[in-house]
Amino acid sequence: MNRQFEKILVTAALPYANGKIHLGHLAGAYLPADLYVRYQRLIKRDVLFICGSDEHGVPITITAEQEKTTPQAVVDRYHELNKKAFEQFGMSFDNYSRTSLPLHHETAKEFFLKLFNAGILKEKKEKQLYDNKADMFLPDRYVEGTCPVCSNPDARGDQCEKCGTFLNPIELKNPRSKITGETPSVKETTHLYFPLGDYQKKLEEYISAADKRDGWKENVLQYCRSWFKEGLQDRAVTRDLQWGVKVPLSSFDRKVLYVWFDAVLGYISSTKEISNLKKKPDMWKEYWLNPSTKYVAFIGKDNVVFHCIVFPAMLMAWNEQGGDQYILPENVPANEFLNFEGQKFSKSRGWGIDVDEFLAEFPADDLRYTLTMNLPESRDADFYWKDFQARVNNELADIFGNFVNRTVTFVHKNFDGKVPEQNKLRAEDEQIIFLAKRCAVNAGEFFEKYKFRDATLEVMNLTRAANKYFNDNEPWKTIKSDPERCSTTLNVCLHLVNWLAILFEPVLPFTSEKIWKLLFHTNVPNDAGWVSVGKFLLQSGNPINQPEILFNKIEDETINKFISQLPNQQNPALKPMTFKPTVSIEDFQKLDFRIAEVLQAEKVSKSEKLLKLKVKIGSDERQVIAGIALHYKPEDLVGKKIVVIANLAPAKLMGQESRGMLLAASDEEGHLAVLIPEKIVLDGGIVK
RNA sequence: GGCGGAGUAGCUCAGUAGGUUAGAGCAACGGAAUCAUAAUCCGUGUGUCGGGGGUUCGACUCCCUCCUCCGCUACCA
Repeated sequence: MNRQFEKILVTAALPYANGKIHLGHLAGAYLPADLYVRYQRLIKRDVLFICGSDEHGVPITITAEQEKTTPQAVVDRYHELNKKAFEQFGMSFDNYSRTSLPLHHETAKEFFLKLFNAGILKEKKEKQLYDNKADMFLPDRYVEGTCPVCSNPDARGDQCEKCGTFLNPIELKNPRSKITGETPSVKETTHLYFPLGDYQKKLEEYISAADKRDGWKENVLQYCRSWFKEGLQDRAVTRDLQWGVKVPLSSFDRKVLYVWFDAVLGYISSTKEISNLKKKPDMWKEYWLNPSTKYVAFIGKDNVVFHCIVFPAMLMAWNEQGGDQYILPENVPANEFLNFEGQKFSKSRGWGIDVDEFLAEFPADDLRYTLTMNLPESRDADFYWKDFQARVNNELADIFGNFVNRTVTFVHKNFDGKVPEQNKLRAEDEQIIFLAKRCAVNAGEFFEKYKFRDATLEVMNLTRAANKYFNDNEPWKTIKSDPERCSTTLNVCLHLVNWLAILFEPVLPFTSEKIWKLLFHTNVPNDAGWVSVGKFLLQSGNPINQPEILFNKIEDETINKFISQLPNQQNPALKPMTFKPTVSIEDFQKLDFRIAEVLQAEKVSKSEKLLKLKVKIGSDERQVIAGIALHYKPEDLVGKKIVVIANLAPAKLMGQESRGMLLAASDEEGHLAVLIPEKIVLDGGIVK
């Protein structure tokens, strides 16, 4: 069933260097990966933990343009910020690389060339519109023009909304770029495609076999099934862009590898980098090319298709050519998403909190524990400030912190700060020792199965049992009545502290170190390892340090401050405003805005958002389709005076003709407010 | 509208080869203790397992249907 692997290779999704990481990222991929790796190190497995920044792709170039800087400057900034945030959070990567390094470019090119030379990649020629001013090929939706079928002047590049015809952007008459407004020219471009469909059967077999061996998560299998059900399609490997890994073919200059292709290879180049840094240039092969290495890829659910389907298919394609044989992920334990106070993290709405901001206020272990106990392992979960406070105060501080504190304080008050003698063990002593050993076994099994919440709960329950042991043995009484017994009790308690430091190390590495220093005057808990749980490592008579408070409680005031800072109507999140390109007054005057009275309104059948309105504009009556059904009931609008664009080209929506468009304001969350004149005006009136 | 996911205790969540009285943590209530960051430990749940129907000796678990929520998508303001 569970093969015995010599080595373990762990990767965590490469964060995109176009923004800061937030708590959702941690809960989705990074924390679980770190927990797994730290546990594996404690049981002395040979494990290598790889990550790095994903630094290519269009969004980064757009950020660079907006900030009037270069893509390199953008990725430099976020690479450093995220690397630092990860360190502060206690991520124990063996290497944190970046895909803009030459080493990565070489690796990606090598991979690409192998597939290309083997004839795996399919070449497809296509004509695309090219924006000379922006110096780029335009994606379908970035083009507008006149529909060749119905002459609608505002047809989109992919489809005319008036007549419903599916279009190729080059068929448009009078096309214009949505980016610069310029008239694009037609250029032929050639792209290479990876034939994912050819690998579908092998991929299904691979996933099914790996699932049988290592037990894949149900949600991950679900995502894969739905992809297989739809059938895998060819996927473009190349792209017309400047920023990225240049395609190493003379006929493909000015093109780069599509970011999905190069990003996953970043794991390999990051491993190569650490090999070079360690002066063991072939070390990476002991992991990637070694069939007795277990490869586990930690990701968030948005990445399932890349790690369960695309990346394995790429590796299969490589392996088919003979030579070096790469291993495939043995498991891809993707988590669902962590929401924040009941809503999705959203940068644009200012909803959520970034890791660096959080850690400026609270210790990393507080956050690690709270997130671990609330990981979205099988479905979306939520981060609540109140829950965070409760977990830190009631569990970390009261149960764990207090146990350490009461034990160490007692030893200092009654045993001169030296490890008390262990005398004859009684049944109750053996019992708690047994519980500790069993806890190590149970928690260990949970770690192996990627069930980190259960593993940590197990350890917290042992901590409860430790408190009970202290209570039941009443050392504050036996110190007078039976000092020998008291000595044994405290000896056991100190060892419990020691074992808890080991058991909690994956979750609370910083605290674990503090405890180790307290007991042994060094700070390397890993040396003892998981097997030391249940063993008596403390020498009687050895001095221990004075206790320090391990977990400070979080006051209501502190938490309320953060809660009140959440964006809302009174407290909107400000983000830099960006506007569309300037237009002339003549352009504006082409638009004919009019006051209209709503005579009738009804829902468009089979549509969620559309309302069919009959409106009166002076002597004119017409039908207008408006996408406001989620926010207005038909009866709310009847009789209201609204603003419409009267000379907009007619369009057909869900089979209904719409002549004109009503004006409504919307906010970031998509709430709509129909514009209504502030004073009574006659319908037909001009709006300017 | 289409596809997918979810709906279990006041809160956050576990719970699939269908099987004994449906679980954990927190909160709440009662009690014990006083070494400790007033911290600890023990005890306490009449939960329509979203509603309804079906299969079965037996359904939280399988099938059908309906309701609600979330995501993607379509329609787009």
